Amino acid sequence: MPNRRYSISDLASDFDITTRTIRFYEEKGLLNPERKGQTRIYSAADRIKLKLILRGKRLGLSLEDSKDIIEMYHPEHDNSPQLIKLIDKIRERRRLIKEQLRQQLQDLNDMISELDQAEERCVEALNDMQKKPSKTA
Amino acid sequence: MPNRRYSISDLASDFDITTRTIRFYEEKGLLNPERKGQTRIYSAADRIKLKLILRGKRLGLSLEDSKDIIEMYHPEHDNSPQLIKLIDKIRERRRLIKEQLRQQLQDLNDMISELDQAEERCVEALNDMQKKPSKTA
DNA sequence: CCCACAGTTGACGTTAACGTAAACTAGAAG
DNA sequence: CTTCTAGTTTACGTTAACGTCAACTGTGGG
Repeated sequence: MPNRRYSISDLASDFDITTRTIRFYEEKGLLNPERKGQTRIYSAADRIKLKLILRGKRLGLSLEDSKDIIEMYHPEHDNSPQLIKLIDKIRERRRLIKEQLRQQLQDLNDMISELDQAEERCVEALNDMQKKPSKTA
Repeated sequence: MPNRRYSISDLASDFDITTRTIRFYEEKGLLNPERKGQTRIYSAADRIKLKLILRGKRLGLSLEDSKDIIEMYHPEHDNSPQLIKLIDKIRERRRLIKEQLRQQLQDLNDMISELDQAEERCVEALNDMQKKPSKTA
């Protein structure tokens, strides 16, 4: 059932963040939960938005970026010029993400292979020390 | 020739950062260039360290993390307990990086496929509008 | 000598993304 | 009723990673 409701602390514990963080995202315009009185009530859609935000964070996106992306998922623009602009934004965003992916993949592989080499040097140094006893021996 | 020397502005322009940034890294203990008088002189090794720092940044590492990693590349520890600890640190770091790689790959692929879907929805909406003329027409 | 230019230190400013604390309210439990 | 538990708003604090600015030094050119 996709019409489930969540309290703020439900979401907080689900995603292992604090309620302060969730309110902060709202303050920045990334979330707009319903209110029952003054208490926030979150929908399944809100939950997904939060997921998008956190994923964006892992990828190094700013909250502004995530806000942009979230807005791409529910086009309230029912006229074609807006839609065309949105499509362009989506394509541009995808381009950025792909480029970032390429760069990060290379960086990560480089770093791993350099760590491999560093380890190897250490192991060799260790072997050398065991053959030739140290001067303190 | 690996014994080239660089001025601070050489490196700054090479890596497209400011001299302030380079001095800041030194302040944080990530770099220790020679001095001629009070002027900083950078070696090829310093250049590589800087490269490591900037790559770390792209991967979302903190300067502290990068400092750690840099220290893995020149073990001044010539006794085996230190070396063994260092090897452990290297392996742990590699584990972290690999996990990060896995997560980022998944995040990026998810995000790209969702952007694809969002684009598709937009295009469909656009087509619908062209078939049925809008109410303002 | 004067100037421009590259370099230096030191101090304060800035931004993002929250943390922390205070002071309050509303509802359930004993 | 009191107490506890979530929730709320408002406001100030914090950290990382630099930016900006001021005041100074050293060096080569004309």
